[in-house]
Amino acid sequence: MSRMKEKVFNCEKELTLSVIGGKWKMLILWHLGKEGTKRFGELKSLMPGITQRMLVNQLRELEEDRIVHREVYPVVPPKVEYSLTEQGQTLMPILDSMYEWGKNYMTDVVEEDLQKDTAK
Amino acid sequence: MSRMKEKVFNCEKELTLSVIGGKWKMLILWHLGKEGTKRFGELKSLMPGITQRMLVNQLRELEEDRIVHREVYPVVPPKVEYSLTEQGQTLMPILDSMYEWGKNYMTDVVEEDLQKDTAK
DNA sequence: CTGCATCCGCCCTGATACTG
DNA sequence: CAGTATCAGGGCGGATGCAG
Repeated sequence: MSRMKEKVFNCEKELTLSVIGGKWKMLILWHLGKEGTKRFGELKSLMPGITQRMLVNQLRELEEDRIVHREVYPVVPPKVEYSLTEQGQTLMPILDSMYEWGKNYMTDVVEEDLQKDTAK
Repeated sequence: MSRMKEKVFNCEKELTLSVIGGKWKMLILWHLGKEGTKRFGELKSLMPGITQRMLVNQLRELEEDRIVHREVYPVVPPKVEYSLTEQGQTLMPILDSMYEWGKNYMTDVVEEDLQKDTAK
């Protein structure tokens, strides 16, 4: 929680946002929530465009916030698996809502833009 | 939508996040959604700590995203009222969920921290 | 395979002053 | 009252190289 300590929240919603608001966090949570436990490399290949640095970084913060569990297998080569904690599971309904809202919003916006184009 | 145009979204959830993710946007939407139409000055006094620059900025983006409606009354002194659009109304359930989650998360975290303290 | 360290650029945000 | 203009700072995120 250390990174939370310095922050000032005007509302509990902002706490929620600070947990899921990282650039790649929702995508990570989505994969772990919908498809279950994943290895580091799997997550990386599931998210084209993310750098190793960011993947590690986002996972560490989610772990620190007790949203994601990190299981290290002491083998060679290294094997690390990530999964949602119970806390993390409770976020899924919110992500679902955001997914649905975004989908509807996109179609609505597209429709309005089309109307503007045909009006020309 | 112009500020959206350049962005790349891996998922519709990220579109949703880009709409509500501004530093003060959730708080603005909360006030407008729960308490109805507000004047610029009212919003400002409801959010101690926000600067005029940021309030204007966040409201403009919400307006551009068709989440907030801006009504200007041509009087002296100026009077401008802000309210949620229908699109904006549909965000409220999500904000409610985030509020509830954040509240529960906070108490859970506090409990765990207390356990750690008593364990010392 | 999984991760850390370093450097760096850019955008978001804050502070302040000014205006119709 | 409700903005706009300008300048400056900080932190997030990207690229790269190294390590266990």
